[in-house]
Amino acid sequence: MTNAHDVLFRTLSDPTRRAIFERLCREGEQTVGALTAQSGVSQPAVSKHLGVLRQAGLVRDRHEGRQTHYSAQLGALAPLTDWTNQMNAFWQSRFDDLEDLLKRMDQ
Amino acid sequence: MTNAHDVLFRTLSDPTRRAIFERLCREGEQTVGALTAQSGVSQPAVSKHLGVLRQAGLVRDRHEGRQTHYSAQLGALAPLTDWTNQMNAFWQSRFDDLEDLLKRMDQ
DNA sequence: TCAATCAATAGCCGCCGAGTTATCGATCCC
DNA sequence: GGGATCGATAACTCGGCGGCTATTGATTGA
Repeated sequence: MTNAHDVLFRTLSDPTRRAIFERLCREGEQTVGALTAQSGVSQPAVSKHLGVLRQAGLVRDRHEGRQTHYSAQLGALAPLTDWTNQMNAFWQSRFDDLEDLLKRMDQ
Repeated sequence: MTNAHDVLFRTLSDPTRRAIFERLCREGEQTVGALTAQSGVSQPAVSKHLGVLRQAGLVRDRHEGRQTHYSAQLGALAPLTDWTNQMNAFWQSRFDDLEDLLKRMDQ
């Protein structure tokens, strides 16, 4: 049961790959060449990372002649925020419970 | 430059480990034995995962006789929400720029 | 037409991490 | 004290993943 959380966490866990995604968020659409120039790794490595990001739905590609432009798809982060909200909700629900409230007073 | 995001994403990227953390969020404090019973992996594997979670600040341990009780530390998730908020902020900021550009083109 | 550029793919390698079994230290109970 | 239980550690295996170079395919432009 490999859900959306698995894919997102797994995809974003690599620093190089996450840096690429962050850059696309900051600066908008970028070509593979531009991304490679600042990534510190080879062009094939960047292409692989972009493939993983694309399969996770975090980026989309647009072909224009020889170049491929990639851009961030921020909506794909929704499951991530949902997950953290859910964890907080669990926490909150237990916190409302008197027994758990007392149990947590020593923290 | 291994920041808090690296640690969090890396720690939560493993499904087994994330399941342990989720369970601690849902059900509160649990012993290693209880966590092992439902994890599907061996006790040493669970202990290792708990060690990783502890080093990431996501759980704390409390010793009581032979048993060790673990509980979730939800505050440690803050860098994660910060990160997603930041990504959204970048995207929003670029969207505002585009809006300004279009607004100026109208005039 | 042909050289040059861009990005993707193939193929390979090395390492890290998640899993295992075995064991140890500590604690509980009889 | 001695056996049993709990959890951490040791030592090892193995698969996957991130990196590389080399190559291919496609497109550009001289």
